[in-house]
Parts: sequence; C-alpha cells; structure tokens
Amino acid sequence: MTQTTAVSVVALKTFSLFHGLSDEALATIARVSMMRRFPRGQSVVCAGDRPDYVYLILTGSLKVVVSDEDGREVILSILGQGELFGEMGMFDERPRSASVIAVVPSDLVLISKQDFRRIMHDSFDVSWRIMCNLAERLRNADRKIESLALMDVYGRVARLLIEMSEDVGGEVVVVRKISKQDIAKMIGASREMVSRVMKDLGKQGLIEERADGIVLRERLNDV
Amino acid sequence: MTQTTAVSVVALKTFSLFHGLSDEALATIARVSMMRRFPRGQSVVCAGDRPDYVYLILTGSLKVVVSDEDGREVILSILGQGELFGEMGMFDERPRSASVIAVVPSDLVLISKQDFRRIMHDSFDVSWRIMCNLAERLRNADRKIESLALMDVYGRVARLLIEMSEDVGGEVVVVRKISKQDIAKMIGASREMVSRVMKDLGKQGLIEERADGIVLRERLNDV
DNA sequence: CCCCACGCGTGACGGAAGTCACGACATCAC
DNA sequence: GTGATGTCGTGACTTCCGTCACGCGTGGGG
Repeated sequence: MTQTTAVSVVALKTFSLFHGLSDEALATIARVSMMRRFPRGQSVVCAGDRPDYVYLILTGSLKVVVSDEDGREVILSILGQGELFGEMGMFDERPRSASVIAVVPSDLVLISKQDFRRIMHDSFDVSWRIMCNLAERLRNADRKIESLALMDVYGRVARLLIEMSEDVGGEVVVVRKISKQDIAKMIGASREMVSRVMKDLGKQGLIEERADGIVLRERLNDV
Repeated sequence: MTQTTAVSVVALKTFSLFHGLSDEALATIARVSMMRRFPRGQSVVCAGDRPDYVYLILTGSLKVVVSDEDGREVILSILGQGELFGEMGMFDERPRSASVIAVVPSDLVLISKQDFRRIMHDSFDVSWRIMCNLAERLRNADRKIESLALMDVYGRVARLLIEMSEDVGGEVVVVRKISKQDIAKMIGASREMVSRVMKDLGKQGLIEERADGIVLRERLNDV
C-alpha cells in the first residue's frame, strides 16, 4: 500500500489556486486531500491509466511525457512547485494521454476528481484560475506547434532557451539544470543535433555555457 | 461601421454550451449578444489584436491560423457550427496569439468578454463546459505536438485523415472538402510532399480519392 | 577501488523532405 | 470568350537532420 499523509491548511495556502478562500473552505479541502511523496524517477500517472486524482505540486519537479511504440519520447512540459496537473482527466472520462514522472523527489497533494469538482463548484475563483491555467497551457501548446511546423532546430533551440531564461542581475540566464538529451526531447530533435546547434550558438557568441547555467546574449532573439 | 443584428433565444439554444439554462437566463444572454455575418476570407480576429469578444459559431466554418514573418502559415484548427473561440483572451490580457478567418460566409454570435465572464460566474454549467472544451483542445494540441515531433509526413497525413474521417454507410470517409495545400498547413509539411504522400497511399490501396471525398481503408491505421 | 551508467562531443553517411520550376486543369469574374 | 486565380502533379536538386559509431569524462554504487 502506498503511503499517504494528511494535508494541512498551511500547505494548501501555498497554492495561488486557493488564494482568497476562507479558512473553513480550506479546512474542508484539506479534509479531502492527501499528501504523498514520490521518489525520483517514479511515475505519478501513466498514459492509459484511468484518471482518479488531481495533483498539486507542493515541492519538487515533474516532467510530462508522451512516447510512441518504439520508446522515442517527447517532453510536453516540465512542472514545478505550485503548479497542478491531472485536471484534464476530470473533464472527459478518457484515459490519461501522457505520463507524468518525478524528476526529483516530489511531494504532491492529491485530491480525487469528484472532490475537486465540488471545490470548483463551490468557488468560482478556483474555477476561474483553473480556466486561466488551461488557457495558458493551450497558448503554450499552440506556440510549440508553431515552432515545430515552421522553425528549424536552430530556431527551436533558441526559442526554448529564451523561454526558459530569466533575468539574473542584468544577465539573461537559464539556471534550470537541464540535459541536452532533455532539450532534444522538448523540441523534437536528436541529442546530437542539439549538441551541434548549441556549440554553434556558442561559437557565434550568442550563448555562453557555464557551470552555473547558460547565459544568453541579446542577438539570440533574432535567430 | 460594421453591421450587427440582435440575437434570439432560439439561436442561443442551438449551442450545447447553454443547454439546461432557463429561458430567462437565455434572454439575459441574448440581450448582451449580437450577431454579425462575416464573408468568406474575412478575418474575425487578427494576431496581435486586443481581445474584446468571445465568438460562437452559428453557421459557417473558420480556420485558426498563425504565420511567421515570411508569411508561411500553420492551421491550428478548423472550427465549425456550434463551436466557440476567442475565450482564451478572457483569461489573460495578452494580445491574440492567432488569427481566425472565415473559410465560408459565417454567422457569429459575439459576446463581450466582460459579459461572458458574468455568464460563467452565474452558471457553473457554462463554466464547466468551457473547461471541458479547453481540456479537449489541449489534448488535441498535445497530440499534434506528438505527431510533429515523432512522426514523418506519411504518418502525419494518415493520422490527420483518420481524425477528420467519419463513418458513412459502412465506409470511413473524409467528407470535408479540403485542399492539399491546407492539409499541408495543418501538419507542417509542404504541399508537394502531401501530394506525393497521398498519391502513394492511393497506390498502396490505403486511401481512395473520389469526387465526394476520400475513402480510408482499414490498414491505414497501421501506418 | 573499479566499473558501469550517463551525458556529452564529433565525424561520416544516408535519407526524408523542402524548394524550385514547370505545365495542366479547373473555376470564376467580367 | 479570356484573363486571372487557385489547385494539383511531377521531376530535379539540395539540405537539413537523424542515425550509427566512436571515444571521453564523471559520478555514483557496490
């Protein structure tokens, strides 16, 4: 039997999804939630499963993956603290279309889809935030389709780096540690090609690979 | 000034989105809705625009398109009667990410995003259906990303044909009239390549192109 | 300690698919 | 009618990129 523990109201308050809810409302949610820890590499949901739960990420990081029959895989997205997933299974009764795997040990809050539906029913704000979230993901997905259809591997690598970057003391840096293998899986390219492209971008002075991350230069935006 | 006309409750009742609403509720919605006819080829929304309205399709058909700076374009989806679009602009205030263009003369119901938000607020059922819709579209988008990343043009053509097909008197047929040009834009390939692939599929007896549509054979599923 | 698993760089090669350039038809407006 | 427009098939050429096959570090587990 997998091990679950109770969830405190304090933990729920870390999710912006629940901002503005009264303490009683949160207590009600806490009562139907449970927490579970997933070790690195374990899959939380598997493609083909019946959807049962909605998952909120308390700590950790997970990747959403689909793979074909030969085992080649695509990383649809990487999720981090505060995000949620699995809600799509609530709306249609279809089996899960992708797998979600912990990339580091992660603590998740699980809420059954029936309970989550009730929560949404009781709070328009929660529903609204779920819709915002779905809309944002749809926008990102469309953007990804656009890159795959129109850009070459150079462009896709550059775009991904820009999207993953953040401003750190005046420098634009990708701090998230990520292997080229995984970059390849995120943009639908081969590991070797990503290697070559990034070496090239480095040679052109558009990026600089350092131990603590990848620094992006201005001109990268024009690629 | 563009021409708009009033919307009747009867018209609203054709949308499954509003099923189950009382006549008063529908009358309230009708009061804040307007109808507009768009001729073939006209764009209803343009990428970069400020989002103002949510659109419901009363009759007609429209395509959702993104294009890059060289004018190459991708068709993200084709929408038909009963569907809605433009709701993504409600959730984030970002400019429209794609253009929507009428492929045949189309009658649309327009509702301002403020009014639509109120409608959702007042009816959980409407909110729920919006969420279902977003979830379904996200699923389709993920599937499209998967095809683009993992399959070759043969596979993508085959998958698209299967997705667009329907059962007509025991035969699986794509009845929607669609040019190879547009198929190409939907799967991120060139027109010429689509021509070659479909000719090949025909030669292998996997499909049959007829005047009234494209007939699909069983074995196409295995491509 | 050693060894194995990973992640990475690199070169060579072949193939999938884009591009260009035609010509052949339809359909439509006028 | 007759341009104009749009779609389609086809061949030749090119190129982007995946695959295969290496060897090299590095880090962790036994």
